[in-house]
Amino acid sequence: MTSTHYRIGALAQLAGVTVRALHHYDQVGLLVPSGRSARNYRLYTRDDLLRLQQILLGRELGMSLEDIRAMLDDPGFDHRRALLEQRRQLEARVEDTKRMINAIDAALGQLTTPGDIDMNPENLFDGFDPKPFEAEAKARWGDTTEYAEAARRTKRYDKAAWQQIHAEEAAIVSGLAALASAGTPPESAAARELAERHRLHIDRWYYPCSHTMHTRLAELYTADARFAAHFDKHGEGVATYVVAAIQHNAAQP
Amino acid sequence: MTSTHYRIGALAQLAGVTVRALHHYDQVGLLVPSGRSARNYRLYTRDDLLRLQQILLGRELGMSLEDIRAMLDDPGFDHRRALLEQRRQLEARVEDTKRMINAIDAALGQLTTPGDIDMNPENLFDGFDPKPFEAEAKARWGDTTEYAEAARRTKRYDKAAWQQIHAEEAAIVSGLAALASAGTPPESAAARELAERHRLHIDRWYYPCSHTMHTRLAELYTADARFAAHFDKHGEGVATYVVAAIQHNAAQP
DNA sequence: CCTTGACCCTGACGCGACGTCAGGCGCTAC
DNA sequence: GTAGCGCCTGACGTCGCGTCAGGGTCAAGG
Repeated sequence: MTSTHYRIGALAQLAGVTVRALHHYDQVGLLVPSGRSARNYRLYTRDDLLRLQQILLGRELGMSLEDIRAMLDDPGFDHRRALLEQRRQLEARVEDTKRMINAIDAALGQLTTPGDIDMNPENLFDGFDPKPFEAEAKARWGDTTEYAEAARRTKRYDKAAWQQIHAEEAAIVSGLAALASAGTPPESAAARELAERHRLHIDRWYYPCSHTMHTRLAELYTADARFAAHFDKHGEGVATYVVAAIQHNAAQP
Repeated sequence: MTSTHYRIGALAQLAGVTVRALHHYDQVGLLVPSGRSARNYRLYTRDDLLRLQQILLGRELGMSLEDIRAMLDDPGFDHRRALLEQRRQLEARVEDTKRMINAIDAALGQLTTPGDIDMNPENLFDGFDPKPFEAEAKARWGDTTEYAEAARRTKRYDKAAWQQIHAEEAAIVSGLAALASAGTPPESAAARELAERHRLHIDRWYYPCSHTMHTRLAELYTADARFAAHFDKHGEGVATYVVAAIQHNAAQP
């Protein structure tokens, strides 16, 4: 039970961050390693790894390091309020994005009929401007609700859909398992293709999943025995194979 | 007489950027105003407006100012095509953001479990005056807007529905509590079955909840003392038992 | 035995895209 | 006459690191 400590290089490689970033997190008190070796090397425990993963997820979601630190260190932290705040920001982002699309349409109109007298230059920047209290506030609220409802409907799957989702995932993983048992290397095109399908699967059914996010997920797999068990149902060593394939796929766009 | 020239403050307000940002764009040669007034004020034309819109769009889509400059100054630059491409990307972003909202709602829905009466005004006992609760809720949620969002999210269920939901959840948890006090290990088939019922409960009443999502929620439970309190109402150590059962259930279908 | 290289340490400066003063100018309003 | 607005030009601060520089320990190789 001695080797539960990671040195900084190992942790960096494991988590896909640079050593410098870990230095930085130490420096600002965001991730202070649990111990130091006789040679004054930083020693990270498994708990440190978990905290690092939370930090990286926070970063992935666009939080500042200070916010992440506040979140992780505050014992009375209210998850609901934090989540609700994030949700509010995301809804605002949807609205802003839609208005930006309208702004693009305005610009396109301007391009086709350059001398358009009725052209209101404000239209060009709608959505960029974080406009505060507008008379349209209520209209926007109604709009928001409508879209949220629409999103809900499309997102609530029935049992049949879930069956299909699970079957789809199983098909991808068993494909990878077949490659593994055939001795095909995880960096092969075939394995990477399946890893990509896995990513798109998550992206479609769960949440937007970039390559970066996908490797984060793969890191979680390696850190958590439960995932290993899940994948190894398809054969021994399939979990590590899947993770490797994901990483190679992410590295090679 | 239409003033074809904008001074820097007017343009900044129009576009929702700071004067300093426009200074910066001028300084790096990204957006050099077409003219200067007698007082040496920067004067921006309509063409400058369109270029600024392109800059803001590029920045919104994650490009560096240098990349934007290269794009706009490329002699083969097709404004119309660029706009259409940006439009496509923004539409994709709307979809991504909506899915993120759904993911957050899934977590929120789970966090909104019974015991939090003040979160669900509809759930108050008959004859209970909701006003003092409203005050408390607003105090807890801070902003009225946030409160409205929370209310809207849970609004689709009436009192009877909430009663049933809460009763269902209580039954599952008390079943797990019974197993815990009987010394049945959380990896037992019985515990896993109840964990699975818990997952389906969330899936039915809140949001689609995969095994993966379920374990994420379990991780949230461990991080929030409030949940420990909620589950431990059914007995000491029930919270950790529930989390363990969920994890074992997720690992073993 | 000495060198090389892998890995680690602590500063310290660099960068991108601005934010935030500071100090100054020309004009208008009271 | 002076207060204030809008503008100007520097110039330094911020965040999340990247990128050296200078130095230490240790194992392997010549």
